[in-house]
Amino acid sequence: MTATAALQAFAPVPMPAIPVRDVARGNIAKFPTHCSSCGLRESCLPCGLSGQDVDHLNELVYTRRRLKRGESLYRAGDEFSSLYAVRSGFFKTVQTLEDGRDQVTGFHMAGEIMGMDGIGPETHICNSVALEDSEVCVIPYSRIENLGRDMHALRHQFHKVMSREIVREHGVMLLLGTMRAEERLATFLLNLSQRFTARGYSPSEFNLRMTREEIGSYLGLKLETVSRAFSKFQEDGLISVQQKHVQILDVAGLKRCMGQKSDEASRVSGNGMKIA
Amino acid sequence: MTATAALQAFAPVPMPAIPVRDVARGNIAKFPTHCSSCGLRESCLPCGLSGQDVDHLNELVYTRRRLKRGESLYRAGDEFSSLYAVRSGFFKTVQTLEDGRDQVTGFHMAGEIMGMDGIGPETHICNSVALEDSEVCVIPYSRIENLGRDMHALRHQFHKVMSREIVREHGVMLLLGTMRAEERLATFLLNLSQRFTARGYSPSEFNLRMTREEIGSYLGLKLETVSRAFSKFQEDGLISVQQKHVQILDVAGLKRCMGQKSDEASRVSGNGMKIA
DNA sequence: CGGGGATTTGACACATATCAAGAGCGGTGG
DNA sequence: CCACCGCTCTTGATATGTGTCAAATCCCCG
Repeated sequence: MTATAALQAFAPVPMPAIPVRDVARGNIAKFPTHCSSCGLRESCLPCGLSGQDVDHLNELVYTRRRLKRGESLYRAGDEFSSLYAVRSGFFKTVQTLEDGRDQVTGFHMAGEIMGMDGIGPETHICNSVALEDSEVCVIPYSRIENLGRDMHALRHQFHKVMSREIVREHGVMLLLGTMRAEERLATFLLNLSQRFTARGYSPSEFNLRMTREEIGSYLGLKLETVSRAFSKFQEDGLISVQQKHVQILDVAGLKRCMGQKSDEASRVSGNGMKIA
Repeated sequence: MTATAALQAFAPVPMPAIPVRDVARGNIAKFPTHCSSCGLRESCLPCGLSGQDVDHLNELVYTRRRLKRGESLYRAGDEFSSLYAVRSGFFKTVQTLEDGRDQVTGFHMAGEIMGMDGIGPETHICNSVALEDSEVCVIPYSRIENLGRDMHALRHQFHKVMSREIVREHGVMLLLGTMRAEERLATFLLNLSQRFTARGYSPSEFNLRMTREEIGSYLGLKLETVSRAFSKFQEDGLISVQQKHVQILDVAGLKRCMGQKSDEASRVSGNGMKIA
């Protein structure tokens, strides 16, 4: 922790105004909006917070911000001041290596929180880009810190959200470290399906918001490999895919794809059980 | 959040006794120990906390626990109750896939915090294993929650620690997703070197606590590939390696290894700059 | 209707996995 | 003290999955 940061830690922290950057970028919602009346309350940061905290909750989110497709919510190097909850739309976060190589570290949809990687470094370390026209709730980090003092539940909930992000990344590490191309894509599709389901969309039919290249970047594969895997799944009757439109035809088949090495793929018995 | 969890979140949380599990496993230090007098204070969770918080700090860690080499600190599925700070020794955390494949998700040395992945799921999701005789400070999570209410600085510091874990994992994702074998090993060695340095050990000479297989698991490589990369580095005069003993001879050379594709490796100019 | 990015598909290259054998090292017990 | 055993590590030969390069097609969007 830097000396400055240590000072900040003990200074009284006033409720912040809207961060200058956000105002400068325009697109601030005209009317402040509140968690308490938000349809995503149960799947977002305030998840699980009870009625008695509702009034406080409304202090959490001060503004929303709209982004057009392709626009950056924040960039690596930007000063960290707020977290962002996706209200609508779809984002990717991209981390860049000094030599120019980069990788998509996550895709984020409604109710998910972005920007937590900035708390430690006090600077955003990745870029967040809207993959379609989107809207986010701006949650000034100092609000979380302040409200967290009195709201045990919010404090705990916030810890959980960060912890889940760590767990998610463990899963990605496993995927990148141990899975083959088709397994990775199957895992990815099933994960998307599950997240869409949780938001009330169809579990079996959806439009991808990202390109093959972005999928590949996330999965540690080249776009051609992703494309081939899609084709293979279609040949095998597991999915139907046309450009960005995906329909999952055989969930069990996809699950079977996960967790098997290539030479096992052909030896799967008819009842769908893996051969031990 | 489950209903139970929501209840817990609002229930008054008493200062917990020593977790039953830790007592049952024995090896609880006889005398409670305190952060305020700990040599690792500046590199551990309390980093940056000032004098006025010292008294409170001492409530943070209740016990220590000793582990022999090979012993598990916690296992996937164990109920989550505490975080652990490495006081001495060396740990690996391993995550396992349903089909039996597993991966080392991290190596942890003095001052580093383990177990944060358990907060969200309320269950540990990976195994933590001592790679040498080690000692950890047991930090009951409820203490952090309680002390965090009054100690703004601790709350913030804890967020930072979690955030840094997220950032670390982003780095691993990049490594796994975009780097070639030798780059991965170079990155790994330089990272180790840096962490040893920060703890007052030699930056250029150290003993690996883990096997080639464990390194490979962490880096998404097979042990043979790790071994070959070690040999290659030695041939090139970048390191000297004998079994677990490693000496870094050419830091710049290792850094040059990172961030280049194989066909670039031979085209590196004499002054060590990469060819654009 | 045109243009440019996205996607698909093929042929081939190459990095790493796999399989295999042997050497080195450390601990144990006679 | 030495011999043995098991585990780790190294090294070689070969297999294979994915990357690379290239070309054609598709499709969205202006």
